[in-house]
Amino acid sequence: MTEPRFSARRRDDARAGDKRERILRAAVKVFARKGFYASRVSEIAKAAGVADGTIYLYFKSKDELLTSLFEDRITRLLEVLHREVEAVPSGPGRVRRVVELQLGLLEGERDLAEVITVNLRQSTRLLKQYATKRFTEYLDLMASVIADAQHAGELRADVSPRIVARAIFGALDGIALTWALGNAEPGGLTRAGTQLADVLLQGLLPRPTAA
Amino acid sequence: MTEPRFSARRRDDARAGDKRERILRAAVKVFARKGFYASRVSEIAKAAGVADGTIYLYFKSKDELLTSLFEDRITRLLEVLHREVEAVPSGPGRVRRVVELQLGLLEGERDLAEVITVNLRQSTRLLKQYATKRFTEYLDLMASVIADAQHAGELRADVSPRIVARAIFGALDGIALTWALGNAEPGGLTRAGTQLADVLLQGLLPRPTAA
DNA sequence: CCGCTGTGACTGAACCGCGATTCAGCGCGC
DNA sequence: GCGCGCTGAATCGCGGTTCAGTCACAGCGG
Repeated sequence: MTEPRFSARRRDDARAGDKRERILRAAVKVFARKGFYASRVSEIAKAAGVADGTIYLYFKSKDELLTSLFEDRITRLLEVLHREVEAVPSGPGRVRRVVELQLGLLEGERDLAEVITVNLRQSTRLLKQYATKRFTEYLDLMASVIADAQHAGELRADVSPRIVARAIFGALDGIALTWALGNAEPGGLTRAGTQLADVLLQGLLPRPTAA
Repeated sequence: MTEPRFSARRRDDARAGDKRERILRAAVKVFARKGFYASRVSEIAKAAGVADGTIYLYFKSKDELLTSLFEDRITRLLEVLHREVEAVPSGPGRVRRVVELQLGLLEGERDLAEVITVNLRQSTRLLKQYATKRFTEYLDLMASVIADAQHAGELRADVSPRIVARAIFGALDGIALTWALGNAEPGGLTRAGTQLADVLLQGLLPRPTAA
């Protein structure tokens, strides 16, 4: 951990946002390793290079630290997804794009992948109250991509977009989970994403005659 | 162990196995509602109709209670899956069977569905140490079903059985999760299972010419 | 220039509530 | 009367949270 502890400038460098971000980064790392409940605030503080008390200058509680973490990171993910989806013309290509993009992003941030796939479910409260909003937003995005393509006759229309969206979310989550918990071999996620997209797209093709 | 379930199981009649099972059932219910960490041992005791201390006569700790719960229930699930899979001739039908069976079983036990999908990830320790074994067993089953069918030329062979197995596990998990957290409409899981199987099987068909 | 002081970010050891676990009994069946 | 299964209030350690200080610096007056 780069610790610019030396000499002056310290005060200027360590802007509020900087320290907040440092705490968030440390939290991702620690939560990923031990899970939310098994993580001690003092460990996060140590990992961030701040005192225990400092965390409470930026977050109201340990709970709120986790909440903020999700808010921050998932919002970021959703922004990217929205933007990228719109850059691809409507159709099956969008499904592929979402699948590959999402796994590609997580591939670069193993810890985050683990926090999202594992810790998102740590607190039932979090999952039921907070996450629902973001989660729904995510499913809506996915479902509308599918519904659009169905409308255009590019994907089979005899399956519920919402069910497919859930399945895709789950499949991505499951793949990310096993990857993060396993040896996390480089390129593994990307490769898996391509294969998953292959299967899904073939599976979603319009059927010649839907008997 | 399966013991006399009927008869007037009053306090006097409460055999050891019975009480253990009662505690497990209560634990499923409470864990499902509040999550492992937010659940108090005293709540489980109350729900089971026993004293707090009694739980420690059957389980070494709260942790071990959760572990035993998984051991017990997932072993049961795996047994059913193994048996059922063998009852279906090798091929795509097996994949459908596993998918539909699994969701069908969870449909009847919403609480258990929630515990498995959510609480399985509560404790990173549990997930990393204990679950790995059962989880691998599960993935192996699924992967071998797929690999067999690929061998027989009944499913496309250009995708990794293991990746597909993970994706299927994830898809099932995601569907069960959203179902359990949502309104859990009756028949919803079964319907979702059928559709998922449809898409998967079409997606896994051998491709005319794997260019 | 230099020292003095006010300011506020940061520190970290102590506090305190909580809840898993324990264990000294209790009572029922034999 | 004895023992076994059970009870549930008391214990005790843990760890999130607090808050009395510390420290670096800026501004200011001399």
